[in-house]
Amino acid sequence: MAEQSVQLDELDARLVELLAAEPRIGVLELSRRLAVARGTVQARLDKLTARGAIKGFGPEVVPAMIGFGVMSFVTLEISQRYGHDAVAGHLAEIPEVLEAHTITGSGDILCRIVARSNADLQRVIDQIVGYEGIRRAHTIIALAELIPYRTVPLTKAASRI
Amino acid sequence: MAEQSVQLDELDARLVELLAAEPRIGVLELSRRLAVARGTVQARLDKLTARGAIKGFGPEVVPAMIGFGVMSFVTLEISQRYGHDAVAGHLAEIPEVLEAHTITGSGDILCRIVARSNADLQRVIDQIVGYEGIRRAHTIIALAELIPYRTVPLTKAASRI
DNA sequence: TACCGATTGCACAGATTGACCAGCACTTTC
DNA sequence: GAAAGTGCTGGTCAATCTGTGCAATCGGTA
Repeated sequence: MAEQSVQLDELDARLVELLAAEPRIGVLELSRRLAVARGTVQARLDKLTARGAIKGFGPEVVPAMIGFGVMSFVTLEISQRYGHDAVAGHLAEIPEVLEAHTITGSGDILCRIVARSNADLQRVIDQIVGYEGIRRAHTIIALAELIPYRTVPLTKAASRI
Repeated sequence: MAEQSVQLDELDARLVELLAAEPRIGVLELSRRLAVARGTVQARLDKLTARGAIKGFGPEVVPAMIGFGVMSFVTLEISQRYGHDAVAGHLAEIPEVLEAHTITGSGDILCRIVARSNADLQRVIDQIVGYEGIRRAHTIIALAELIPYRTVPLTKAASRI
């Protein structure tokens, strides 16, 4: 499924956990907290990023806090003769589309979109459906965030083999 | 909707974009690239994080690369007499549940879960459905990632007012 | 005109980084 | 059993960056 998946050990998991909790602490401080040599922390981080287990350390922008308070999941049904890629290209041009996946089941594509308001959501959906290759959209609005996106528990689970 | 949303300007957007592209470059280098004073970059970053527009700079772990190559979206239907919170508590204990939202429409909760394989996905779903408050689960498997999660385009859009 | 927030340019001490190196313990290979 | 390879440790070094404070400047506003 993945190109090459990495087997994490307990130190990797603690490293990621600590880094997730306090991202700006730096390699030296990490080595102190984990009670290992600085070189070890550097080596581990290099390994994790080189193998792709850690994609990056980008700033996590919260859409709700920059004016996009409405989040929704939209299932798209596409015309088969338009490829997924063409539709993906169309979706990629819309900034409110945060991610998109092809899926099993009754739809073809599931995407996450945000908007400034419910009225604004309509505008975005119109923009999405305006493309020929998309036959119809089915919209689900997210009301409350029960569990914010997280990967730390998963990391711990992965390190326990 | 949000507590207080921040109005970004063009400099904020460029800052976030640059930081997303090269997260490890540091404040000084940022100020050089953006052709502004270092203090300005620091002030902007402080403002963005203080107001909550930037949640953090945590390591972005890629589940697929640590052994969880299967991703899916699961819609849950819950028994009304069990509150959402109780169910959320149950879900929170399962590391494979990466996020969860209450939603409009035919389901009550939408969550994103990952697993090591399709067979493993069954195990996770069984674990989810094992809880009394959950009546049934409807699973959609994500096949391909057309657009990976992104916020930079949104940031740019937000800065153009 | 006077005020205010934002930005600039500058300086300082202290801390961190990247790059090394030798030593040690452990595992695999010959 | 010996040799080679790997990963971790603890240390050094110069170069760089950070956090902080300050005075001056700028643009918009009361």
